[in-house]
Amino acid sequence: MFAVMATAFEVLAEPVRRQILDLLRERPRSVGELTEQLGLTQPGTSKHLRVLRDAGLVRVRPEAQRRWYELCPEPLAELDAWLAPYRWMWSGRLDALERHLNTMPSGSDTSAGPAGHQQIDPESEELP
Amino acid sequence: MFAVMATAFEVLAEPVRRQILDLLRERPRSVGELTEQLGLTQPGTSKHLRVLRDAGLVRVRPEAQRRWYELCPEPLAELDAWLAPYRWMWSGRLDALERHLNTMPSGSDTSAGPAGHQQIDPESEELP
DNA sequence: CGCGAACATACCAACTCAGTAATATGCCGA
DNA sequence: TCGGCATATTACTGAGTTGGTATGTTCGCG
Repeated sequence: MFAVMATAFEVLAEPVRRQILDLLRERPRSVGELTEQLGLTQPGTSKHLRVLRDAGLVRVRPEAQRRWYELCPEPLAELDAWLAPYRWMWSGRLDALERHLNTMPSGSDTSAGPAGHQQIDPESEELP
Repeated sequence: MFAVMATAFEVLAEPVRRQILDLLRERPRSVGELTEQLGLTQPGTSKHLRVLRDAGLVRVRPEAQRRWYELCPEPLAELDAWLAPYRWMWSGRLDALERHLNTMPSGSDTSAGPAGHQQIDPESEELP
């Protein structure tokens, strides 16, 4: 019947839902507003919002027929907590200040977007 | 033919894959070792490792018949970058907010960034 | 009171994905 | 050279998800 409450990881695997959170980070929005921004149908938007609501990532505030959805970022702490033990690994060589800058918008590595392709061994497989 | 490289979000939506990374965080492991730890079949483990490899999250080092998988945490920076603008919201500690404010008052790095401003449409206002 | 706006839900088709079994490949030792 | 070990790949199946259309439901307004 009702799906078990999904983790923030599963919920955020969907790009559209991340986009919704990004939009709500700016300010609360109505369903119609989000629908237009996302380029989906209204029911599609409602369904994504339903998932986000079930995961506790957004909260709804009704006002007449309009529903204002606002961000509820606490479950994101789950993401952050899982990520914490890894964070030193890719920023470990930097001192604290640079490490912090690394987590913020800074133009040092904007070339390929956020974490594109690293120095993965190009041919880690044996060739015939 | 080749699936488009999945984002770290999509790859980590699977609990088993997060577990694999957690195991590899300790030390590199062989497929058989991971299979035993995860309680999966060997092909199942190999398929998850394949996904992780395609996403650049693990690297493989062959040694005879054995393949040693090791962590490759750089793509996790994508997660961290997306998370960054949200982090101050849930951490009730003012510590995070304080550091956040302390690192960007000069506005030197407000121009752009990997995760600073996503595709939020700035002129999204159309409410009559 | 009835109509329309705003939103939710139900239902449906297409797709993706995890798991398993069967099979293929490469490497070592006897 | 042959057999066995470690791993990869493929084919298949069943379950879950996404996005769309159609259909309610609630509320404000003329």
